[in-house]
This record gives sequence, C-alpha cells and structure tokens, in this order.
Amino acid sequence: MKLSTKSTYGLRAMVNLALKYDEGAISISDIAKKEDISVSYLEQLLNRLRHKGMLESVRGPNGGYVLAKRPKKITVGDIVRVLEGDTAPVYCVTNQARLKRSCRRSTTCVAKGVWEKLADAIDRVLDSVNLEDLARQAGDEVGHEKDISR
Amino acid sequence: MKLSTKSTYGLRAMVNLALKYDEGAISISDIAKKEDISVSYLEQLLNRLRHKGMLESVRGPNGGYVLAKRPKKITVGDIVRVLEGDTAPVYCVTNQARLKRSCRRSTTCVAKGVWEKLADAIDRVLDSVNLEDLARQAGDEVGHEKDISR
DNA sequence: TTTATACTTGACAAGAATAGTAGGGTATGG
DNA sequence: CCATACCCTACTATTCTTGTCAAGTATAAA
Repeated sequence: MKLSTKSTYGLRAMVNLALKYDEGAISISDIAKKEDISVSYLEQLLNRLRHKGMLESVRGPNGGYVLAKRPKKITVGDIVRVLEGDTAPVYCVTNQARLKRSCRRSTTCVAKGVWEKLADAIDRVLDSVNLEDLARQAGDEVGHEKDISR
Repeated sequence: MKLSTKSTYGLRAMVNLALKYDEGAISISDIAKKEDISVSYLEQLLNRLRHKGMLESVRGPNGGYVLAKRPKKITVGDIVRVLEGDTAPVYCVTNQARLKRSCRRSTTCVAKGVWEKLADAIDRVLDSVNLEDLARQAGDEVGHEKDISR
C-alpha cells in the first residue's frame, strides 16, 4: 500500500515546474540536480507525463519541459494516476477498465464496499490539491526562510 | 499503491470468523476452501493476526481459530495494519517509528502535506468499518438470496 | 554548417516484495 | 496412540521497482 517513487519524484518535479511556470522551459538535468533524482529515471517519468498531456517539451539548447496547463489545472491525482497507473487500492474497484479484475467470491463482495469507500477517499484527497497550492506553499517556505535569515 | 492479497485474503478470512463468532473454533481448511485460498498461505496470515492479539487458536481435532475480541471491536484498519505492516502511502508519513524514513529535500516537504492528508483519509476509512458491520452485510446478502430463491 | 545541448526511445538488470510451497514439529480429543 | 489441526521455518517463482545504458533526433547558437 505504498506509492512508488514514480509518484513522489514525479510530483516533486512537477512542483518545480509549477514554481517556474513563467520562466520558459526547465531542463531535466536542472530538476534532477535540485531534487537529487537520476536524470535517466526522471526522463522516463516526465516523458510519460508529456504523453498524457500534462507537459510540453522543447528540444535543443535551452530546451526542457513546461507544464502544458496552468498549475491550478493539474492536481496531484492527475500526476499519480499517470505515473502509478491507477489510484485504486485493489484491482476490483479500479475505474480503469484495462486494469479491472473482478472476483466472484461471496465475502469478497462484502469487502468490496470498504475498498470502494477507500478508493473514493483517496481520489478525493489527491484531487483536492493542485500544483498551484503546492507552489504557493513552496514559495511561502522560501519567504519564511528569508525572514529568519535577517 | 495496491493492497497485497495479505490484506484482502486476511479480511475475507476475518469476516468468515465474525460470521461464526458464536460457533466455536473454525479451521483454516474450512476458511481456505470457502474462500479459495491456499491453506499454507492462509496459515501464515492467521498466525500473524494471532500474534497481534486479534485471534485465538485451539489445537487438536475440532480446533481452529476464534476472534479474540467481539467483531465490533476489530476494524478493517486493525487487520490491514497487521498484515500490510502499515497503512501510510509513503514512508515519510508513517506513524510507526520502525518504518519511518525522513527526507530533507525542500520540495519533498511540500509534498509531505498531501501525503499526510492522504494517510489520515485512509486511516479514517479503514477504522470506520468493523467486522460486525461486514458480517451484518454478509448476513443480509444471504437473506436476500433466500428471498429470491423462493 | 557545425556543434553542443537536451529531449526520445527502447533494452536491460539488480534488488526487493509478493504470493505462494514444502515440510517438518507440536498439542490434543477420541 | 493416532488422526486432526495448529505451529514454524525455509525456500522459490514471479513480478514490480528502481534504476542504468546506449543510440538515436531535434534545434539553437556560434
């Protein structure tokens, strides 16, 4: 019942991009360095996000990635669903037909109700937070650090 | 972000035991047969639940397992925590000191807030349902089937 | 036009976790 | 005393995770 590093790294990368949304393309290596993530691994994650329409890429020198939508329009849930494949805690309650595996055991169906409630709660939380929220928080942190330093 | 079969099998087994809470010990093989789970595998799960004080065992002929507490006193969360080890979606927000791994990345801390909200939501759902609830549901299902069959 | 930069893609691989199997040992009711 | 059923440990096959590596392609700038 753990999120993989795909989601946690991916979210961190996306927050970085949200913080620099108005500054043009940011390169993978910049993010990788700042977040201490392997460049090759991060490449895979960002590419996947690009294919799903959350990022746009610019090739060549000074290239990099840019959010494809405004930070407010991208939720944590969007990112996790792309990178984790699915947010459902068990396959029988996923809403992605491709992954769905039904079960015909009688008491499993009793359990199913709990898993459905759980899946709803998870989605509700993940979709309640967007990149703008997180970027603002990150910005506040920086401001706070400055206050302390004087 | 998936629960393992440990939790799903374990919960199904526990619901079976809740349904027969007043009928003395139920053997592993009975449950295994009914739920179509390997006996050896189920043994491991029930033993672990016993060590954590959720089950009591009776050895010898007519032996088996009995819930150690009233069904109402055992939540789905209790079972998942025993079998899954932990319900937290990432290690940095677990409340089990043994598993905790902290991170010192700046933007990770931004993400941490989301993971904490998620961990809370998960626990809230899992602890809101107990075995009595599920047993009652299972009982209703049976009654409903009977109604249909006449 | 050349070159360095940076994204693109696919294959591969070590390590951990999952989902079991196997096979002995121990207690106990009949 | 013996069949039943729990008890315990070790082992294994498979899958998933977490990367690495190599060989591209596109493009801005010199």
